Amino acid sequence: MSDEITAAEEASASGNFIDSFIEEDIAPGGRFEGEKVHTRFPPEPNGYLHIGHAKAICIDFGTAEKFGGIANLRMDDTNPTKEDTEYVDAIQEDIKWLGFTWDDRFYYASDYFPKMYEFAENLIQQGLAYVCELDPEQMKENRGDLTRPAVSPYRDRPVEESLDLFRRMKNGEFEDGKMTLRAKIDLASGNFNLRDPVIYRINHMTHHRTGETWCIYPMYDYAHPIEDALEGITHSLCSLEFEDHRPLYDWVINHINLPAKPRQIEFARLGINNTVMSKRKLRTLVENNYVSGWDDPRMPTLCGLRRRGYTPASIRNFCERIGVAKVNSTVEYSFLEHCLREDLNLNAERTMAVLEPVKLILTNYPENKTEDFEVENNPERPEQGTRTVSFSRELWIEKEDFMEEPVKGYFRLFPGNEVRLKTSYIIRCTGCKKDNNGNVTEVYAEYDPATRGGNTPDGRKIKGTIHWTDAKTAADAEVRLYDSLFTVPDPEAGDFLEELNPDSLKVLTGCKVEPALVNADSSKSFQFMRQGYFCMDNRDSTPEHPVFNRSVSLKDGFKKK
RNA sequence: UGGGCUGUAGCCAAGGGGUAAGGCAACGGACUUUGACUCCGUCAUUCCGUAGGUUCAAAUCCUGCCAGCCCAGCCA
Repeated sequence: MSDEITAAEEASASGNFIDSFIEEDIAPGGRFEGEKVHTRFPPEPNGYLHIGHAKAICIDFGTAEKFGGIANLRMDDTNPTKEDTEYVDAIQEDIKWLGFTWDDRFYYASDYFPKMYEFAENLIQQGLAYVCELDPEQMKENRGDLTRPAVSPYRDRPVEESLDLFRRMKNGEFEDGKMTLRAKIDLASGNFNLRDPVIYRINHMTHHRTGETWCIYPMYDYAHPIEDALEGITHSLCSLEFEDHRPLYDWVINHINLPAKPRQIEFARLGINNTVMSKRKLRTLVENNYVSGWDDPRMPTLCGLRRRGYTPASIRNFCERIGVAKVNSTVEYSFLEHCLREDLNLNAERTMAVLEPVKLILTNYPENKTEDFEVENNPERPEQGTRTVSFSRELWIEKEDFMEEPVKGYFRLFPGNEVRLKTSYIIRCTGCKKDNNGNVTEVYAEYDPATRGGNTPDGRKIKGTIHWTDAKTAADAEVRLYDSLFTVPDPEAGDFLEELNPDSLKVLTGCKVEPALVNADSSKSFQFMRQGYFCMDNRDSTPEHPVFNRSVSLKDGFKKK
């Protein structure tokens, strides 16, 4: 009892409108007084889940959790023309990855086909549905318009005739498109969804689960409320474009004898700037090989983000913090990145790494000497332990950590300047060597033996600390870099297909991917972080062939004063 | 032109009659063995889409207007 009060209080504290509705519903005198909150996430298995779905998942599962209720996972597979088991598996994997569980409450809309059929016959018998013989073109012509009502010459067909026709539809006596079952509601409604909507269509096709058993399939508007009700859903949360469908949802609930009367509540779907979120467009990218697959790191799919280095926690936190409302909103991509950084900063193991190497030679360090240093894996979390890195006369450092002629405000390596090699020594730059083209090939410096461990016993201040790897022991690894590009035009603008070319791909997905070579101080860790870079775990990684991603979301370089 | 929904800062977003939370971004500064992180400060001097009205008092209530989004699939 006290738990329920706490749940309600928490909900009200977090304060989104869905929570408020549910609170009213479960409160004394409410529509679902005393009932356990029960939600569902009902994807159609026709594509991979993307960050937009993550919002819905967090709302569906999160809301149930908040109220001490439960959530189902249901494949909304009522249209065999687009669906495939590949997606069924991927969807489950991605939701699990996000950290949500549905226990044994995993369902398919197709499991309810027999019941839906019975209910449909019942509707016909009640005089609430009829078989219509308008073909798609005629149906369109007879749809009416904003001010004119729709018409159907078959509307007043006798019940027995509709029943007979409907049964023959089911038995496969008619071709696709020949006839439909329509709900008899209101041909003059200002809401087109109520103009005698089609609730069953003929489709001679192999369904990924029911095979050839059916050749008629229920439409979403008819099927969804039934699915929800049969599962005992209390709150059917969906996106804003279904607001117009709610009257139909309620119509179905009210005219069929169902075990529950779920309430549909709509919320705004997620938009992120410079990010393609349309399933259709993402599919186009995949099918035409513009990307390597649904899990290409440039894709905003959950599996793509996973390869880009996003953590489940960061995505869940993002969804939590963007809030839930009914305004169409476009969240800035930088906010997603912020949520990632926050998580990574706290939890990621660091590894020093050099992406674009230049050799550093410590001219006063013995030729054959090698020292070991213990480095913390995560300064924020000492309990994550340390690793050993070797150090010797020749090291790799980042090209951009040296400037022969420093610009104003630069405080890393330049002739005469002191810099700390993280955890090892303070060094002073003495010069460099260049090739015929003027490119720096070697940087020279002298180390200060008194500063072992990077300490400054004399208390002198060292402004710059740079990463390095031992040239003798550093492990090479292939890296994929991705850069977020925000100076690009709106990817949604213009003709999508026309704009599609390899060069514009970065525009479409907000980032580009480039291969690069990295040498890191540790081959066991696939996560490292340094100034300006986030390099993270990647599914493609193997100990022999690690792959990192770099995010440029941190402030790169330095600020000029 | 019919129906549905929405307008609070550059971007999200609380607040539902009593004098505009928070986060992101941005900009200052401190600190720092990652130019990161962290910390401090500045960011709607009652233009909360707009015009009126009610009220001692309105972002909150009322009316009109304006703007944006969704709907005429046998998609979901």
